[in-house]
Amino acid sequence: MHHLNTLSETIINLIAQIPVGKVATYGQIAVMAGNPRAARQVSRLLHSCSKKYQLPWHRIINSQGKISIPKDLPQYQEQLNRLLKEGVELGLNNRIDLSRYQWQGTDD
DNA sequence: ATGATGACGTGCG
DNA sequence: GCGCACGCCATCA
Repeated sequence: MHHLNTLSETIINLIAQIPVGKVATYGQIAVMAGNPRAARQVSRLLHSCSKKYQLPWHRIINSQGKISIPKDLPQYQEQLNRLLKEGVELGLNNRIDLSRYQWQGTDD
């Protein structure tokens, strides 16, 4: 841990709160953290802090409802498998139905 | 200091 | 619906 600014801490805390079987988008977390322009920081934090804080990184997808990792990378399958195991399914075009699976934040 | 990079987002054609 | 340009910004070379 060491010196995480409040934005990073907030982002990490939010990600950690996403319930099993729900997903959130990068931009959504950024907005909830109070900085709509921090979507890329959410991505960076997933890279750098997922292991350390045991974050449910697989529950973060892009605003299109898709897994952001290129399909030809093994990590794509890993994220997909983790989501499937939680009951999150892909619809047409490998898209996740946000109206059904998106974390609303009010309950957790 | 400068330029490139990226598990992003939005707008437009 | 898809691709592309552009905006954004911490991190890196």
